[in-house]
Amino acid sequence: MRRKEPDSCGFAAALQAIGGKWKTSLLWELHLRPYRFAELRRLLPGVSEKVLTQQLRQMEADGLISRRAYDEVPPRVEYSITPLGFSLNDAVTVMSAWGKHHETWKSQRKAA
Amino acid sequence: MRRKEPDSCGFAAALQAIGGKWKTSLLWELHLRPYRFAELRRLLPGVSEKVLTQQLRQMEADGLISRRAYDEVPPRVEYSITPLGFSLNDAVTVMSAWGKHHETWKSQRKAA
DNA sequence: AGAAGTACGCACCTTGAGGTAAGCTATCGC
DNA sequence: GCGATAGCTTACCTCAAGGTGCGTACTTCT
Repeated sequence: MRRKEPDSCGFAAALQAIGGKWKTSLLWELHLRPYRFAELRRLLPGVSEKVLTQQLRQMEADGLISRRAYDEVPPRVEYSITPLGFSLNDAVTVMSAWGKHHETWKSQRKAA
Repeated sequence: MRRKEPDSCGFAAALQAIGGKWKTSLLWELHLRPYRFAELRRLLPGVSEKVLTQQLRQMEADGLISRRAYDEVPPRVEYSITPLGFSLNDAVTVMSAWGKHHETWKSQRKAA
């Protein structure tokens, strides 16, 4: 989606934070427990390393998740959810419920 | 956003329905009262006629709004919200509230 | 006669998110 | 020495959403 103008409405801001292709999945996984970079990569089959880094960085900038790098060799990085991320997850859940509702509605219409 | 895979989660389905650039605004306006095509065009400065038609059609196909064409000259078409569209508007409002919350959070962080 | 309004359809172009492939630093196993 | 692993970065390419502009059938206003 392409939203630059603040759009008066806060929905645009929310989409800005969650609008990436993998962000909802990341939020969901991290809401269960912290994960390392390579673990997340394995959890989301099909994501490229570039985009994964990108979206994790954006979510960190938005305060949804936090990143801890351990100065070791080989490198180790852990991502975990923040309280703000947790609250977004709740909002997403509401939308998700509507999505399910909508899907059943669609299949019912199809049957008719 | 580009989501083709159903993604197991219903959030993708919801985004599919509301993901267009103008759909949230359309939903909001139509939740107040029905409008004609040209009225909507005036309400959303910057939207092109092509895209407006496109998004209205998609929302109609998703059952969010209904279209009534009067066989008059000059042509007259009225768009109004459906109960399903109304329920989506509620879900959007939740996300929107989070968006506002997030914006205040961001400005607070900036101040620090 | 000419302009403007109504509700579109069609052809073309731009733009940015996401995908692909390679490289990089350093260590461990064979 | 060769490859694998970890967590990235960089350069390039693709593709669909959205924007631009024109055409249309008919009428009413000036």
